[in-house]
Amino acid sequence: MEYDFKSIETKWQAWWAANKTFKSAEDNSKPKYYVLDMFPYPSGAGLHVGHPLGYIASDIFSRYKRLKGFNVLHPMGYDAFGLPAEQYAIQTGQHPEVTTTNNVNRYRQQLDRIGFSYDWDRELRTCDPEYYKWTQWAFLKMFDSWYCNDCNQARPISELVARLETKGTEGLNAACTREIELTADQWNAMSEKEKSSTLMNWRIAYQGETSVNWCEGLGTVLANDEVKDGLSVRGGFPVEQKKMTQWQLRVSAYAGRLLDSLENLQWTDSLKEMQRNWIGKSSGTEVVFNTVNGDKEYPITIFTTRVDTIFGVTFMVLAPESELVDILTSEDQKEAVAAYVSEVRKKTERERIAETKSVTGVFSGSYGINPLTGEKVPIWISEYVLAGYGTGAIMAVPAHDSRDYAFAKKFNLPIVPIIEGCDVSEESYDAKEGKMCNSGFLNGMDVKEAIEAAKDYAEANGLGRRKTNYRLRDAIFSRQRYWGEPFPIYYKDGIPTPVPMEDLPLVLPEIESFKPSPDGQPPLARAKDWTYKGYPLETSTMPGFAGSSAYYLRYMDPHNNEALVDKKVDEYWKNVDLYIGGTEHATGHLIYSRFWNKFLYDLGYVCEQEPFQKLINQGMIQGRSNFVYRVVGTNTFVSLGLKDQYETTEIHVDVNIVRNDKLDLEAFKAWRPEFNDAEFILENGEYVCGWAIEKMSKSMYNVVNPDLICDTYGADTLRLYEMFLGPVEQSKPWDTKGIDGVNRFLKKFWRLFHDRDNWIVTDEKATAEELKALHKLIGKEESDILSFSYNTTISAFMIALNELTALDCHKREILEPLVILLSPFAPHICEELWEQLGHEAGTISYASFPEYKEELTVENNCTYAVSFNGKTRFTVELPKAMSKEEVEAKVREMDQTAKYVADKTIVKMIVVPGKIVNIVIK
RNA sequence: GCCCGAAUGGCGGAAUUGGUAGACGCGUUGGACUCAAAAUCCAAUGUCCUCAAAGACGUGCCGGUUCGAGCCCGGCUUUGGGCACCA
Repeated sequence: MEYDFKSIETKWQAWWAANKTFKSAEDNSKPKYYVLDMFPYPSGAGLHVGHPLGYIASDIFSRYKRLKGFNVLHPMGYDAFGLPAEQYAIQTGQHPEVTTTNNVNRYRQQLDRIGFSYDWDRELRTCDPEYYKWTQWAFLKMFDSWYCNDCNQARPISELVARLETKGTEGLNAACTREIELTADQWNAMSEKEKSSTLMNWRIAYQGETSVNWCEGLGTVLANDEVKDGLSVRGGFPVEQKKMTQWQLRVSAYAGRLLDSLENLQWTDSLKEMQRNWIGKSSGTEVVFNTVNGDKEYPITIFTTRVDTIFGVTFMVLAPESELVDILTSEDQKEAVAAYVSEVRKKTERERIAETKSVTGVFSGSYGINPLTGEKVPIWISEYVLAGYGTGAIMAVPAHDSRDYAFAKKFNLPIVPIIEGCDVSEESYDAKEGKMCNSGFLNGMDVKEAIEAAKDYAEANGLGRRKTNYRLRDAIFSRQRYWGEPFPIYYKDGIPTPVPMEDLPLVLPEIESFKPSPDGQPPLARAKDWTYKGYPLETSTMPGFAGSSAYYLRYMDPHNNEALVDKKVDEYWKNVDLYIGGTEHATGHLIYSRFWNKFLYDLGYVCEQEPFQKLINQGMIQGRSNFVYRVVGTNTFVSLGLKDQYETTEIHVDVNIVRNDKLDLEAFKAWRPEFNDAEFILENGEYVCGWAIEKMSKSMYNVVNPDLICDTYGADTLRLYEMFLGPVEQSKPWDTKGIDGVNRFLKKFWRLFHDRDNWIVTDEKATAEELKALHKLIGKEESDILSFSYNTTISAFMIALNELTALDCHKREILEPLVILLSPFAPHICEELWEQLGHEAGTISYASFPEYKEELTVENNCTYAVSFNGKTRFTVELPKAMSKEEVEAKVREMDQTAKYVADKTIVKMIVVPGKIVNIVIK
């Protein structure tokens, strides 16, 4: 009987679905394990062979954990809100929901063919009102919370209000947009509207004016992680800075905790490092400089990490967007400053980046007073200082900061070195090394010492205070788009008011066109009757990351109508044990999710501080493109080896009509009409194509569809091959030609059980040799599975198979364990063989393997094997039978003569004292 | 510019973490079976020199530590990724 993967795979996929084999429920008798894939955005192009890489790895792990007796939660769903469906809707008028449903169905079909062990009863889509009800719920919770820096957690806004009513802001230590001082009387005297807008200063989900990334091409604002190099990540449209009032999430309140708790996560160091950089903690000092504009004085605060260089300050700089600009611009500089500020404002983000090297700025006309020296220094305005970081104002020390240096050179400002012996004639000396000079009481100190001393001095003398700043900004949460979650907010007399929880979900309304309205309002402004109780509803929608921030919680309890997740259920599943997905979410989803989870934790809705314990980043599968070479001006194509003899143009050719780099000539002619009459110059009767590793994409004609692989080789082969390509975490090119190897492996595996026509498994007792082959494999799988070295595990299977084939072993005692071991990797064939072995379907488990211990026969024949680190390295003939101690002594003794022994005897006798780990007597 | 990571045959990749480099697979070559092909099986396959045996050289480059380095240290080169005026 031949290995008929088609009928086997169809049979078992149907069986799993019918029997709900992978349905999971809370079960206190078993340990839980939660394996999660980053859910996909269902794009119109469908899956290519690169997408399932991570899914296969996580599926293997899930199935392995099940074998080991864990209660595994392994769900899948779709991140279904998003731009492409909306863009498509704008072009074609087709409702994004229709597009999305079609794409989801296509994805599901493709996924089902690969034999994943998902619990599909838990499937969710972020665009489903039953799902986004809980996204809206979480938003309202954030709206209804503030962040207390003293207790380091989110608290109900009602507490803050009560406090303001009695004490005002006295003693309040809260995360805020700007420091405000209010007495209780002032607060109580405010109108409802004033109170509402004042509270925005503290709410975790708040509305506020801020400089945003505005993308004209998409007609919406974007978060920082959605912009790269001044262009939108989706679509690649230019992005500019614009001041707008937007909903925001006070992620920055959590910066410290997000940074600190990275420590305990089992994530790769590089990913943690990326998050650390994105959070960007820096400890410095805020120093107050008094300023003089004509005869007016105004104290301003600057932030610096190098107070020690304060004696080297020769000027100060304000960000053009800073509020201080208006205050500090002198009469005679007004015009110049206004011109500069408006010029800066006109630039797009991309232009600003492109012009990083050019230095611009304008003098404000006022001066600052150095609080330590009393010296008067000019205050400039320049775009190299950012309004959004620190206080938007800096003290400039050109001698020891390269940016200040460039500025000083350009505008001819003085440069005063304050570290002994440094040369600042060509560039600044930024290193924190050397001895201080020209610096009053700091003179003679080492720089590192001086930093601390200067901080202490500033604090002791009331000139400033220590301050930790983070680069992490609040997340802009509004999008001027249709296909997203509506905000459950209406405007009652202009006051943003939450739609009550019991009226959630607030369902996205139907509209006729998905474009922004003619007056520039978001598409929702077109909706008829987009009101709540007669009041207008918010017209922007939530961003992509809203729906993906807590989906892992919803999977635990996807049909619960009363809560995002039931408390008991949450306590059972806790958090995700293993999360697999791409590294591209490092500074987006993976930050937002951690923030979201911590917020819910603060409010007591979830029991774990962190959402994802262990994280694996699967590498990208690159495409392997093929080329043909057309002789210029003809329709003749020349084979790779001969192309240098002609002038040719390189043309991408569909990899699906190329096998082993040999072109299928007939298929090529049929591929496109213009090649119908193509002629070929062959080498050795074949047309050899060129190749290159490129991104897998339609335009390169190098996309390989997993469906095709499933048709030709089967899902088990696809699964094995994807894993065999290399380590899961590494990027590697897809080349279909290697797939025959693993396909052959499965065929051979089948042949251990089946002859041409017969079932050939016997009940004979296994030999020691056979047991050894099996146990090598068991050991390998055990040690590899946690490190995701599935490629080497599969190699071990191939080795075991070769050994067993050579031994002509068809014994149940060996083969049954083999089926169990292989089942996570190639589940279909294993289920089939398991049933043929006489077991009930769906009962594969890691129960019992025949025992095997390598027997050591201690012989008195004086041959010893010396091993390092547990492995036998060589054998050595010694004069007589010895005790272990005597052998050790002898080996040590030989060590001293090792160099001479090496060449003469049968051993490479190189042993270092202390390096002998153990000696095995054979 | 700054911060991570990588570099091993014709190709994808192994190497017990300092101990026989190139496992396993692909490809290639030769052979068996076949009228033939496919499939399958067997053998060879890092490079050089050789009829062969033997030998020499080999983990991006230069140097170092060590009895011993793909692995550790110093200095480069190339390449992938992240950040980019964050004071």
